[in-house]
Amino acid sequence: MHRYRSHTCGALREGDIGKAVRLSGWCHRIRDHGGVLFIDLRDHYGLTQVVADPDSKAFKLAETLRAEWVVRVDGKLRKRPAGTENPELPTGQVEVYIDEIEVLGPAAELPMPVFGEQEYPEETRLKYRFLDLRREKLHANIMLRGRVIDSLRWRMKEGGFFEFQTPILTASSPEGARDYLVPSRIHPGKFYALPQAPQQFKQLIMVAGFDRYFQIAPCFRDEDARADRSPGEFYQLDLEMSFVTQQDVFDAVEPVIRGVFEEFAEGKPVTQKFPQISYAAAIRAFGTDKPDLRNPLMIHDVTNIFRDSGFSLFAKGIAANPLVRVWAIPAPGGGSRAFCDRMNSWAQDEGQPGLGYIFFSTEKNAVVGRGPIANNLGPELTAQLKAELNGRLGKLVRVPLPMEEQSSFDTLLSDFLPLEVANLYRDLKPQGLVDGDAVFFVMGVPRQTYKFAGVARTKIAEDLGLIRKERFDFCWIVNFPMYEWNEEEKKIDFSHNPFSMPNMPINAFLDIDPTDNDKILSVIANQYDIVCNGTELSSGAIRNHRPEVMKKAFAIAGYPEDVLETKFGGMLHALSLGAPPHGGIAPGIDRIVMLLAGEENLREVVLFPMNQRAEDLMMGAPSEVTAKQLKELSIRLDLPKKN
RNA sequence: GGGGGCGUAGCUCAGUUGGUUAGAGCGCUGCCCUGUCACGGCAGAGGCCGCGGGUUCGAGUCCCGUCGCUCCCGCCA
Repeated sequence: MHRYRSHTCGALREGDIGKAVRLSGWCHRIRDHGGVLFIDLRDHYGLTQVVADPDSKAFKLAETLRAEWVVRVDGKLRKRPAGTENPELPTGQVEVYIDEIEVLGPAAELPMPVFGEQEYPEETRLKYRFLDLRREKLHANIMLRGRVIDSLRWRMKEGGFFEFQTPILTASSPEGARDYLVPSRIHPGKFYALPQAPQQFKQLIMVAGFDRYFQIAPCFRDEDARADRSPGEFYQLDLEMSFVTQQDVFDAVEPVIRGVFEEFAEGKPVTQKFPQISYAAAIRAFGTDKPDLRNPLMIHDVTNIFRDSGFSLFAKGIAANPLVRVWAIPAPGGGSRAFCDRMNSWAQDEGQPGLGYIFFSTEKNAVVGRGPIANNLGPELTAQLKAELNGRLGKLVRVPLPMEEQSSFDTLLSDFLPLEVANLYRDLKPQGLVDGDAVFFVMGVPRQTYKFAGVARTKIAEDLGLIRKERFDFCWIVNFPMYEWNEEEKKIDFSHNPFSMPNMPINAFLDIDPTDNDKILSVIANQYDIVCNGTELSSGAIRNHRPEVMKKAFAIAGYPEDVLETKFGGMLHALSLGAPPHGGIAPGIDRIVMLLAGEENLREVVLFPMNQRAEDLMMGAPSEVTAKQLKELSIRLDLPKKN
């Protein structure tokens, strides 16, 4: 018989009854009845009940076992007595009658028990991560992660992609997040950087003619954490393709993402064809560029109703500034004073002056608006508002003007919300707003107020239970602006990725007057995101593969050519020696697993995560190093003074 | 860098308008218990109430500071 086990703790069934078996595992739960003692023995594969009574020569030793001790148990498998089977365990029909026990690994008192669902402080969980990982949910999450990555790999290979490795020690890049730096011993005073993403490498792989690249790529960024953003390091399904348009990238990636979600979604519906929503339309209809399409509410522009109306707060605001808009968020089922007041005080907690509302009730067989705004607006305009909202439900949402002072944004007016998305609200309220419904208002310059409108849309839908849970709703966000106005520094910045190709003829882009901010801010980039349930899953672009376009793009953002040469010289050189048009995307693996596992926090799907301050409490990283190590690196510390 | 929330037993938490000896459940220790599977019963140990200062006759409770954790903003091409 094997030194440690003949079976795993998840293997034994009724067909094995009568066998002499040997199991090894952790004492998950011990129930000592004095005369009979049960141990749930646990390993990676499952739980098996082992039992001893005073007739067993191992009984005395069994009574001394404690939770999480690792033991080997020999015994005979028998059927449980009638009525004592446990239908919740796959092994619940049988039990091992113990002949012999060997303690393989005793355990001291535990800082946190493995058994049970109780919550523990992050600090304890991270410090004793190996204990936390024994627990069922986290253990399952990590296994899910492995299966998701396997699935992504074979799907990519099926799609003709080949997996490459790129360097971990590379050069610091000037744009983007802060780099993690690694000092060079051989070159005193110089540093490597850990890659924020293998961006340049994957482009160089395309220039090298490999055509289709992918990698489960570690990425390192020295930025502060969020619940959905790991500190320090995270993984992307990084991919790149040559000779492709944006649509080709979509056609390659969408089946992979849809496929992996369908495989692991446990029956929850997954969007079959990801709708493509323009950045501008998303901002206008949802108040965010990562809309949760499970939320059927849409924001409607009702500025015309309030212009010169009796509700002077809005009327004056509109008159004072032509950029001011009134955005309406319908709230089906929110038509009570209690709910409206609660939303209003929520808005004040968010730092807003408040959240105006009208709620509807039936009076003499007619649905009428109530509340201070309705009173000031008067019955006719209130009725018109209601009719417009109802009437619009079936219409396409017309576009937003994300930066309305830029008149050139009129060029975006050709953007509309896809019909299947625009219909979400109509499907929810085919009859429009009725008794018991409400509508909320956000007034202001959209550039400043759209985020709050988006948060309010989410809050209203959540509180009214309108979010359709238990599904994965995807969309593409397309047509991102290439540049944005940096109000603090009064300059033009890249709004996303400096490596994106502007979505216009090359010569037209090269001819742009670098002082023509209107024109510059209207440039659309060949850039796109995948959004699922309100989470940005990935970002990608058709790359800028022409050096002259790259130089122009950086010049517009205020980078002189010599800076470009220093920082991206290798890249520019490569692009000037025969570069194919190419593009790609990089879905975030941690976030994919987080969504599939139904978790709210990335730490629940990462084996050994760092805490929010980018510390590994188990390994003690980061740590001080010896004077000798520093001297070898020609580094002298100049620490900030405390107090 | 900024803001909110939380710091009471190993863990999860309660602790009233400031008022005697700070409680419960889980866990731990001991005893009892022959069919449990969140086993049950009895007993016990375990507290710088995060830390420092202040107000007060009296502070877990109020005030100030500080540290830690957490969530958010900034940041994340």
